[in-house]
Amino acid sequence: MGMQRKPTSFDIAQLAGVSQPTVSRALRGESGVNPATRLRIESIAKQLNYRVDKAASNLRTRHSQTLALLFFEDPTSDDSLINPFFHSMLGSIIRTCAEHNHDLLISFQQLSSDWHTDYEDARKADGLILLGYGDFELYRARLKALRDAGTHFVRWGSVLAEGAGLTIGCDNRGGGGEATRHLLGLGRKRIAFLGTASSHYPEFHERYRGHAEALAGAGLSVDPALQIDAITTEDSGAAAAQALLDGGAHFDAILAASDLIAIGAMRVLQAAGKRIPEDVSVIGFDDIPAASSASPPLTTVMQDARLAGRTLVETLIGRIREKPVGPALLPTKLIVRKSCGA
Amino acid sequence: MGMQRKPTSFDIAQLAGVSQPTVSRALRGESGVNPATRLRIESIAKQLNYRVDKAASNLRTRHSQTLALLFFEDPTSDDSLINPFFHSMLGSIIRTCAEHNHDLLISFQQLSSDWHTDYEDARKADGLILLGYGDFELYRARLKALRDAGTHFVRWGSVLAEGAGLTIGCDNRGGGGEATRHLLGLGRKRIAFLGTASSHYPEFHERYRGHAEALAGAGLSVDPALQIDAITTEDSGAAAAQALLDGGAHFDAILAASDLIAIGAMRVLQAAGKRIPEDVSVIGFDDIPAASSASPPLTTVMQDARLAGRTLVETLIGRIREKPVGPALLPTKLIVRKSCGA
DNA sequence: CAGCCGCTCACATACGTATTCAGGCCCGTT
DNA sequence: AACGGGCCTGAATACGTATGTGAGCGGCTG
Repeated sequence: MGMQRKPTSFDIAQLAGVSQPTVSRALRGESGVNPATRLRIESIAKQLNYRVDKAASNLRTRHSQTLALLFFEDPTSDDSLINPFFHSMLGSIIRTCAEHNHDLLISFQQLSSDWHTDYEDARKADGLILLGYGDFELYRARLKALRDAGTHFVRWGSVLAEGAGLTIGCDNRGGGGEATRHLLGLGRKRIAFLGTASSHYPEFHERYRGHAEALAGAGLSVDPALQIDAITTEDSGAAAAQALLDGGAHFDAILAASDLIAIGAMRVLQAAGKRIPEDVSVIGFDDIPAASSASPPLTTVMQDARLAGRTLVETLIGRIREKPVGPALLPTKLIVRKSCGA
Repeated sequence: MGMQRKPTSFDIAQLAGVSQPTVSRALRGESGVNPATRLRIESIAKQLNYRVDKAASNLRTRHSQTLALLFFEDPTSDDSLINPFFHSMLGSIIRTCAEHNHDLLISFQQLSSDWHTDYEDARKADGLILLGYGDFELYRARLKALRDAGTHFVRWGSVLAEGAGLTIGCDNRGGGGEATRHLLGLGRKRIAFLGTASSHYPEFHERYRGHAEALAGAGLSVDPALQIDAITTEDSGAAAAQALLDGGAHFDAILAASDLIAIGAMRVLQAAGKRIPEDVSVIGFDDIPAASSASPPLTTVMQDARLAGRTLVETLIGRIREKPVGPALLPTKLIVRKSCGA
């Protein structure tokens, strides 16, 4: 009744009247096994509910068929919160891993030293998926360490100056530009940008660049009073909008560097009596689920989370298998909703 | 340089002038190792950036210091969406695992046969955390299989009739009752319940029970016309609200079995010209992030996601270590916001 | 001085699989 | 009939760690 030893390939072998290596070969689908033998082995294995021992298999083959997903969270957020966009990617990452018969380990990056190298050094995973940045300088140092160690990894984000690692990201610059051109097309001329333009937040920086270039393309330039720092939280977006109002500069549109920022900003603007979109058009970035149910529903630059997750996983697996894979710049798409009427 | 063989405990041993077992004992902190020797070994290990090979260690010790998180998603949702409440738990689960030096594997339940037993049978994980139900009959069958196999697992949800497994859940019945009593206290008498009352959705069933009991406690009874089925999606909530309106029954309050249902319902009600909370008071369940930023902000029965995640993990680890652990019923808390004014 | 004990350590081994190598069989060819 | 070549299988071994067992050594007791 149950609690006995788990069956091993030796047990199967004995019952099938063959040797252990034959069992291994048969169950792994290797060619060169007599079909009748294979059938017999498979049948017995199924009957005993046999599973290959992953630990033994990993030890022997020297790889684990496992990927590790590492979140680098902003250290200021003591919370368990993860960027909602990452949430959307997560499902896709999990599914794609399953499709490719890989397991997925998941973890936050700990503050502790060099823990990030553990996964591959300890042979827990064959490769790493890096999401987020956390502290930017630390992040870059860790990237360098990973490269030096020859670890396989992919990262979600913008290509960094030093070109470190296999980068998958969406076309932040293009998306920012498209959003701003859309606002210009609606006749808006005083467009505020809510989100850090610093290169320490590479995606935001790229979005800002696209924004600025679009303005320039229309013969306009960025008014420094209309660029307010914010990070990806609602509260930060609210604070930025408040600062914008307090600053007293005139504005008729907002491009937020993320949906959360936009949602926080809309709340403050509405509380201050601004009508959206009549007085202020608002566009966000990401297209998280909350965007479509905001009031008014938020126009936003969509990143295809499903494609993103799939691309990350498949690129990493390709990399592990030494196939020729490269970075990818995924397209964005402007989703027009009511927050940005004429 | 990098690409050479990873150091093993033998390498450390040779450099330290001791045997491999001594290295193993020293690094594992076992007593009975000369302090000087231990220090020497630790220093060399650090210098070589040595990590214990997890595969070998797992094979030898017969456990993996790894937990597996299995989502049973509603099979009808082809999407990568996960219940937002689970998202909130996820962070807490990850952190708690890390605190206890455990890794976390994560997966959706595949449709394929008995894949759920793989994790322990294949010795990938020492225990399982089960979230969600998917198809209820299938779920119960799998629970039974896990029990029969002697697998260690905990589940999030309501205690099932057959008492299968170590269950961690919140006090759904109490929470449902508190919400309804709050509405009654506001003078509402025609309270609709949006959410399946079927026992195939155990949490919803419990919430409904609490609701019905509270009504009974006030001398009222449930009007069947005011109970509309819905599952945890905004669209389903919207459809339920529409059905309620179409049904023509009078109602002055809604208790939704989840926040997503409530948010979807509010959208439809407002579109139909109902004022919230003046015409209809609305209460949700869960307190997902979107609840506080809904318009109007949603009154809801909070489940403490952080505590939930922590309790799941710690109970499971206790179980694995054969410590005396039991099921837990976590408290809920009514969070009053504007959707439920006087 | 014999005997004993506690402290450190080395030797040997097991965990369950995947893979290399070699051998046996059967068939067809010359 | 001898030989070569496929096809299938078994014997042996390595992966890197953790642990049971026993040995050497010094100090202490009687």
